[in-house]
Amino acid sequence: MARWQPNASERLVAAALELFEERGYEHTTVIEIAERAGLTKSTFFRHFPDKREVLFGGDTMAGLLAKGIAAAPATATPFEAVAHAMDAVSREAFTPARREFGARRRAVIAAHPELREREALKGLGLTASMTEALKRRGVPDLAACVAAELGALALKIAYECWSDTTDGDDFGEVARRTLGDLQAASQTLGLSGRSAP
Amino acid sequence: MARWQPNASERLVAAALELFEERGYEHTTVIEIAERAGLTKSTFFRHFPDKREVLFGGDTMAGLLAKGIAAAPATATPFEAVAHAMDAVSREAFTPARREFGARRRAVIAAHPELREREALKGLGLTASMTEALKRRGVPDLAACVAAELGALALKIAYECWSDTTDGDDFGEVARRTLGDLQAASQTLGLSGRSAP
DNA sequence: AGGGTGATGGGACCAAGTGCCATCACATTG
DNA sequence: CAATGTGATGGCACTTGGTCCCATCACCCT
Repeated sequence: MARWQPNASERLVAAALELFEERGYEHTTVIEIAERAGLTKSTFFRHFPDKREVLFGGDTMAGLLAKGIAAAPATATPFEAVAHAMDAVSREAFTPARREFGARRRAVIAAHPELREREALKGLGLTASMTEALKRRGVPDLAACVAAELGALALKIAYECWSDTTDGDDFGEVARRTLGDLQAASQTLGLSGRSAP
Repeated sequence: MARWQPNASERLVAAALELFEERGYEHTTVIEIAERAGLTKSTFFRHFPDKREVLFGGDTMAGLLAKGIAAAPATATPFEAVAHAMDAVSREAFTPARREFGARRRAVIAAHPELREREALKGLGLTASMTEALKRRGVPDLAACVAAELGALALKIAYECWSDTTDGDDFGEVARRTLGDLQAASQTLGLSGRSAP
């Protein structure tokens, strides 16, 4: 037994998600979240820097992606390195247990501009992290940018697909497939030529 | 002559930019911004929905991009349509007069997470707007996503290049060139093959 | 001259976020 | 067993962003 009720952070996340679903993000007070978790406002801000962050806690994604890219075989192309990172992230962060939570979280975020704003910032962080990791592999700057951008897009799309069902492929498979589809799509947008003769 | 001092919005923007440069974003109060512009807090929030938005006023970009894409020749590929939108936006929004302002604005935004967050959200808006416009041209969903994403990336990079010098190419040229470079880069990241034999 | 209109000023008010100090539960040490 | 230390929590005061409502002012129109 711990000193107080254990898992304060997780209780706060759960309380916040429930209240956001019930009353909406902007009609929910930090004090209300804390009270539902059996805590106080002070404690809330000791666990999260601000109200939005309660839904963006696990900030390990960027690091996992970077490590995954760094750990890819030296012979891997940029896209293959990104795909390698997807697998890493899938094993550590997108466990099957978080699937339903992901769907609820996503719905709440989509409904509130303030939360979408935070999500956008997190997306930039992921992109930057992947870009740096690719550059460290010797990938030229612009190529690293593009690969990271498409990797982040694949993550986003795959997250939607994955969290929308309770069964089916695990996250890694969905993400790899999505990345492949994006790669294929990017071949069809020719700048100077037409798509068909 | 107007009733009161004219150009209230612009005065607020100028005051805010100056104060953010002098004291930093978080050490500047909305009241201070308003006072420097010869106005009050009430009036500030009548012109801008929140403190961040004072640096993101001209919200015409998304519309201009969408119109530019819609106006591209029917035979244009997705990338060409995006390039067409760059030109439109260049003529209407990125006038030479705003070049120095752009550099100062960019420096302030880069220095403060809260502002970068807002910028990230604006970026999502641009991407979404371009994606929709491309879909309306009949471009398949995924292809539209990728083209819009790379278009937004090109805009971002081009904005940095363009605002970093007081002379040189106008925005449209920089953006088109950047888009071409990204297109070329995207061909070098092969998913299944290697870059060289 | 008198009323309409739109932008502004001012103040009350709520919630987010910060800082400081007291408190409590448990562990450690003598 | 008693004293002390430590880390998580509670509570309170305070600043600031942001909202609301109403009074006021400058100008236009009739």
